[in-house]
Amino acid sequence: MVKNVSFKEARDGEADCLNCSLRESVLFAELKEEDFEQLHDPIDQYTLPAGSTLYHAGDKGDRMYTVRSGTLKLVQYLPDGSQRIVRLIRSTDITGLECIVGETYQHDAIVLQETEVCALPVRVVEELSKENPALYRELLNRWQRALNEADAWLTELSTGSAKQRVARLLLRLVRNTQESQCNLFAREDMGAMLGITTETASRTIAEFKRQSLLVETSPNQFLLDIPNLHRTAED
Amino acid sequence: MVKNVSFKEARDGEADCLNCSLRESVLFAELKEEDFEQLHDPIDQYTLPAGSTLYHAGDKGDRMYTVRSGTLKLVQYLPDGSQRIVRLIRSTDITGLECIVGETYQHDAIVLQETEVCALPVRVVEELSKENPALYRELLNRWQRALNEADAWLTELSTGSAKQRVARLLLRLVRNTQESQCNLFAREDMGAMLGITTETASRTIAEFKRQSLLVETSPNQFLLDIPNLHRTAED
DNA sequence: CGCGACATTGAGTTTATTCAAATACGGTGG
DNA sequence: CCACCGTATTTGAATAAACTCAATGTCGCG
Repeated sequence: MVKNVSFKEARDGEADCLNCSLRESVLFAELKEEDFEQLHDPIDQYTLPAGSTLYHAGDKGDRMYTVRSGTLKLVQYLPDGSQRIVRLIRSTDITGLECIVGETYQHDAIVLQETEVCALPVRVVEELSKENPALYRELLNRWQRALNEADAWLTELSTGSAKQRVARLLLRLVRNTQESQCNLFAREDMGAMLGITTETASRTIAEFKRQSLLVETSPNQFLLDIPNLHRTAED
Repeated sequence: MVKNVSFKEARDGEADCLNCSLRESVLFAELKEEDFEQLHDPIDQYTLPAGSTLYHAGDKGDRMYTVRSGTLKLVQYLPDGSQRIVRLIRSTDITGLECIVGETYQHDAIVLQETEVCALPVRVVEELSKENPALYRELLNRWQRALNEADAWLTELSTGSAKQRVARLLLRLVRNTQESQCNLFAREDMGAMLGITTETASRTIAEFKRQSLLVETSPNQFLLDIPNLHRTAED
């Protein structure tokens, strides 16, 4: 377990949304220059180290977050203390949307790989979306995207044998990328994503390596044999 | 397998939204009388028999549905043809929200118990929500509710042993009700909800009956021993 | 009554889990 | 630079759980 770093201390500064390098893929994609002038409250930007927590389940937050780079896991806990990872949040994703409907955060959001986020105060998003049907629309889109993702995790990652689940997870990690390269998560996290034990995750990855479905090109960089992984994912 | 009934033929007539008996729990809860006057397109109402299909995954729909009574399952299929039920839709729930963001339906929506729905054309909802922040807000709420439900299915219903999952499903069926009575689904559907086989679902229910965690008071009416089911759900 | 659909049960097999041990890895301090 | 420590991963062996395939039982309906 890595120590928790308070991310308040990690504030990097104010974001320049108008000239944001991710502008076209971000919540504010459709805003015009004059809209940004309404942004009196500055958008803060943070860099969070692996192992730190962006927010906790149950917290009453007033900010949602756009991820500029890195990876977060959204975790829920069962009464017996076991954890389940319900989603991954990656570059250009938004997390913490729920606070716009007044709910507390529904998960622990924990950094897996060093992550840069922009914090968007609910108040700012609400004001802007009042005037901007496009932003409103984009909010709905984001919600639907999260829902599709949740359904896919259930259908693809929590159904079938351990081998199938691991294969599907790996394939999912390289979708929408040219590279068939990716780095893997700790086996414990894999287990928590797939609803299997750490040992089973480890055994499965080890077997994939032996079958060359997976080749470690450099430390924690894996090249995937996508066609054969597809085969493994289906039967 | 029950034959599919085209629900076009089942149209019961026009709904009277203003005087709807479910008014306070429904998407249109916050609308005022004058808003309803803008409703030039009538809201159609249908009754669907068990086994019929409300919509199919991939269809480009222009209507979402409020469920007045009954139960639907939302089903997704894996490439190998196996099915997974990702959510249940019950009284006062809305399904098919995704068509408001222009997506095709993401699931097959299949009736488990005779169901009454009102069909809300996207165009109507869009127009009303333009003028009504409350309706807009309610839409976001509904989306978030679906997302919470999806996460809960992953955390509660797809994690742990078969016994735990079945127990959690049963408990979920009587939440928000006074009665600790419920009727059960076909074992095959239970399996598809929990990510287990039909036989395992059957064996587990049979065992619960023997342990009196479950008593059949009348055909397919079961009385639950909630405290002991809670115990079973946790260890 | 008999058919068909569904539910239950059984036996054998496979798969995943548990618990324990051994190994690799990264980082720290001597 | 190396020894050492803690942590994560891998592997092993025994056990338990779930799956498969087949048979039997049950219920409702024509």
